[in-house]
Amino acid sequence: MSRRSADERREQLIDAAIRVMIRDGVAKATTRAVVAEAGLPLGAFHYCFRAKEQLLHSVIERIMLRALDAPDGPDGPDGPDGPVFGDAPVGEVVRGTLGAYWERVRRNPDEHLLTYELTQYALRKPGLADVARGQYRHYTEVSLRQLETIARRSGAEWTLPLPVLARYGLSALDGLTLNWLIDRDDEAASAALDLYANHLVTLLRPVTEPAAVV
Amino acid sequence: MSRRSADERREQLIDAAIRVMIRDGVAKATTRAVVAEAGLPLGAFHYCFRAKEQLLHSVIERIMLRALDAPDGPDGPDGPDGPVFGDAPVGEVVRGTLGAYWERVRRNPDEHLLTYELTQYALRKPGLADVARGQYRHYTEVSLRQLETIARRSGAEWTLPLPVLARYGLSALDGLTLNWLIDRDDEAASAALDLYANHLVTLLRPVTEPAAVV
DNA sequence: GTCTATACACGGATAGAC
DNA sequence: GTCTATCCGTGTATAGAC
Repeated sequence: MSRRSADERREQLIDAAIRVMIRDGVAKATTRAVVAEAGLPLGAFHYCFRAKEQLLHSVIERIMLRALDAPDGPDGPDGPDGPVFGDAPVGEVVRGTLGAYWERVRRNPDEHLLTYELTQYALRKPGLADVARGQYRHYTEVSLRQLETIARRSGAEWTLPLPVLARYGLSALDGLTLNWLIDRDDEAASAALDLYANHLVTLLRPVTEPAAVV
Repeated sequence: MSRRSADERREQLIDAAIRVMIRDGVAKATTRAVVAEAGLPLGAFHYCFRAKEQLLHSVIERIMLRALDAPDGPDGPDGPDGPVFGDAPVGEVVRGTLGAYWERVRRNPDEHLLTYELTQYALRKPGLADVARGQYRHYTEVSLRQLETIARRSGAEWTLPLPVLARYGLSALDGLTLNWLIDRDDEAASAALDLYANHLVTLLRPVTEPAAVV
């Protein structure tokens, strides 16, 4: 337990920090609490990270990557043939995508709550404010890709500029998520999510192929 | 500066706490920082509040009342005659209402940021979690009243159950606000807000009066 | 009733022992 | 290189002086 250390330890501490933060909140994630969770001595902290702020930076990056790992399709991979173009019902595709997101939220509420906490923590620390901005730029990007995928799978196209739709969609889901994290009202959340899904369907137009291969 | 005290001091401390929180964030609003801001001795704190948690409780209540004070109409009162029924253009009414909200956000970004911070702070403290829930129940209520007002002023009615629309609307604005607070991108926010406004217009149907008074 | 002085616990960071 | 012991600052709460 001696040689294999420098970067290994860092990972260990980041994971421990995330566990503590999910369990007790960002405020409770002190250096002492983190090293205790990792089963390391307090001293280990300061030759892995210059300061606590650096740990937070790493934690935020890690959380962002996790969001990326998440399946970006409706119900997982759709087979070796890839997505079916054209004849998947539009409503199904939209609802499937949103449903998959929502399922992740419902299964890991604390992790999502942590995301919001981290964003605000970052906004308050001058050195980390840019990280928060980068976080949301990234999420907007992911949102945009999701919308592209929806269009592709349903054989349709968006009738609005994608960047606008991506920001709106991110915000809508963000708001719905936050609201649910607070009151945990499944029915209300579900109804509101459906409302959003129906709105999205409204904004899709079947792609008019000049001529089918007849 | 001696006699007039008990409740008076409390108000003084709550105001000071809010100022500190807006300026430096909730985490920096320590008992010492708050009494310093209020120009009071440290001892003053603990015979006004049993503990810091009580102060936070009061602060949250105060902030909620402020939100209530805000004008709930598009451009202030619309005269002694009250709202005009029927012939106000629907799009105008919707955009006016949303625009008024957005103007408040743009003018007091820090105050709105504080709202989110307080919610999360409350969610983490067992004794305050219910307060956070009450906060959102209240905001949902306000959202619902706004929607009613929009319908009334534009002489139309909503084609969806109001509670669902109220939750969705609250979440959408919440998300858009949070996103803007992070990146301060006015153009992107404005475009996304318009998207939401157009969606709302879609959900309004002119009220079919059996017969006009001809 | 109002405020001062202080006790106590905790968090971040470092100097130096092994 | 790894960890222990400790310093200093800060936050909460209280005992008791005015």
